[in-house]
Amino acid sequence: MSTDLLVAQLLDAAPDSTGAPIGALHRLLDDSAIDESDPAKSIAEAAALVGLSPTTLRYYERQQLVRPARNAAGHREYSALDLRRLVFIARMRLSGMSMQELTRYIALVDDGHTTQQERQQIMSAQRDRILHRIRELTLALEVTEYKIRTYGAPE
Amino acid sequence: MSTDLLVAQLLDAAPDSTGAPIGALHRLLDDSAIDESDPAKSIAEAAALVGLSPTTLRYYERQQLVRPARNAAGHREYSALDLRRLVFIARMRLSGMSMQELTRYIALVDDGHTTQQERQQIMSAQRDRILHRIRELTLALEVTEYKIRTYGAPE
DNA sequence: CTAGGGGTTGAAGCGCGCTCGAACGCAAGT
DNA sequence: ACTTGCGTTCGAGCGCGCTTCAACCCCTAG
Repeated sequence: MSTDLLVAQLLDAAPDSTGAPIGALHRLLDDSAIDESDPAKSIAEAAALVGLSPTTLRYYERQQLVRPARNAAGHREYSALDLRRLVFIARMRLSGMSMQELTRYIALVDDGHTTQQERQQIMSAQRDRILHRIRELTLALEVTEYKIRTYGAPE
Repeated sequence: MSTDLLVAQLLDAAPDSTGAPIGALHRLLDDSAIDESDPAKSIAEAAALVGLSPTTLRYYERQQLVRPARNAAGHREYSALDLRRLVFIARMRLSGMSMQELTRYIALVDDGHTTQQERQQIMSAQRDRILHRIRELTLALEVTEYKIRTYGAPE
């Protein structure tokens, strides 16, 4: 599996400083890499773009996360909108949001205007989880670097 | 599951600034919470101390991560050394190290002195993974906060 | 006309990291 | 004597997030 691709793209583009302006990041994938006027993409193309496998994209569709149109042959056609959503999904998965919560969120989005409050709650909870996770990792990082420094120390 | 306990302890004790001196942290769990002269702990006590379930501790033993002694009744007795190792294991798991890699590492530790080089490599790889993961999360955090800010925006 | 390379489906399988269930042992309290 | 509570073992089961399989379809190029 490699959601790695997507992140690689993002990380490469990011000016690497932690508190960098983020507007550019949004442009990067939401607006520039995905051109609204592009013809719809095949599942293989879409998968490559977001760094997932075609199989995973089909799986996400079964889970109701995306609903690409079909062409005459019954093949999926991912519109710019679909792709945008896929990018979002990939990011959220990557940040540790569960499929369950993500499907809930997407269902709310599809449900429309009256659901903003719950959506915002979901995202706030997600932000808190990310922050918590970052703190965990920062701590673990220190332990790991300590081990590296003390090299042959027991344990 | 709650490895949470352990981390909660650590996070509570940490002066919360990201680049804080870490020596204190080591003291906290490696030296103060685990007193060398304490009598050995039961599995329930040990589990509570590191924030894992007794079941998980048995599982870790099956995986050769720890080998507590047994008392006359065949019950496990976790020594200060065992507990120290459990704390380390919990931290490494929490930081995303796989069981496979962790068992490998522990096997090397148990093997002794001639394995320092590989151990150090494992830890370096782990450090890199943590750094990568933190960058991923930082990015996802920005996206999430963007969503929260723009609130009712689609997707 | 046929071979190849894309696509489709539904159902089953998998790897990870636990977690649970069943059957049992031991020691203390009432 | 017996219940309670903590421990033991082995093996099976589970939830998550994909991934694989088998059978089939469609289009194009040679």
